[in-house]
Amino acid sequence: MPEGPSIVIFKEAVQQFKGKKIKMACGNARIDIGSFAGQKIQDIRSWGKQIFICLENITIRVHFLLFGSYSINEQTKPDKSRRLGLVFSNGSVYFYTCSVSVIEGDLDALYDWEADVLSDVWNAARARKKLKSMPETMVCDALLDQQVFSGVGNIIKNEVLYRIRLHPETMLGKIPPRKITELITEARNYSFDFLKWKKAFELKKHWLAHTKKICPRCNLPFIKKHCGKTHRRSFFCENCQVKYH
DNA sequence: TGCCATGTTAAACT
DNA sequence: GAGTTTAACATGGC
Repeated sequence: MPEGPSIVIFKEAVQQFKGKKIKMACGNARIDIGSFAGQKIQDIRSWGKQIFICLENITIRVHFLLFGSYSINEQTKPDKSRRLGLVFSNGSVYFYTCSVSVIEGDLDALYDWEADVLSDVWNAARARKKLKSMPETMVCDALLDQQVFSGVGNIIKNEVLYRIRLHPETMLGKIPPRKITELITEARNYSFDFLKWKKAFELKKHWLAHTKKICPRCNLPFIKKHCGKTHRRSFFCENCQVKYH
């Protein structure tokens, strides 16, 4: 569940608790859960792949990593993987196998909200500037850079590169400006498509490259390779996806 | 059964 | 110290 759009779906699902008081808090996350009960939820926000539950004085940050999951308004069994549970008068939310931490201070000062590809304040020009400053970075690594494209994960990476016909191992500095524009545009566009399809439970159906063996455009086999410094799986077509030199 | 993955951090290296 | 590699975390699908 961990890419940005999945977090947006979660955020929307828990807005019902905004303004509500925490009746009971539990879990085995190594934070001071004891102080949560009685506090009112000020806001619930997301930035990329993480969710923020803003209390009166501190903010709880949850990152689902690779295996995290949650349940909303469901009975849950006692569970070693239960990191945090918050119970309200109108329901509950439980977080499993995820990273939970407490943040003090102003969230706006800590994160570049304009870097979130799914945010209303997404700033394409700013992303372009960041990309320009890292010409020696492969585009497959750049897409996964949360400081540039917060919320983009490996699926979105592969699908965006396939859509714009760009080879994952292309160095940013070698990519023509128009192609950079496409890259930035599609990183956001595909994220919204991902969101739409995920909500309809039909995300996988729309994958053109990720985990695929044959290129739907030319029917040649995809290359599967762990690319770049991030060593994440890339699925690409050497025939259709250009590597600029 | 064993391997692998929509992710990140920190320790251990060179 | 910088940059890179490896380990750790821990669940579920194939």
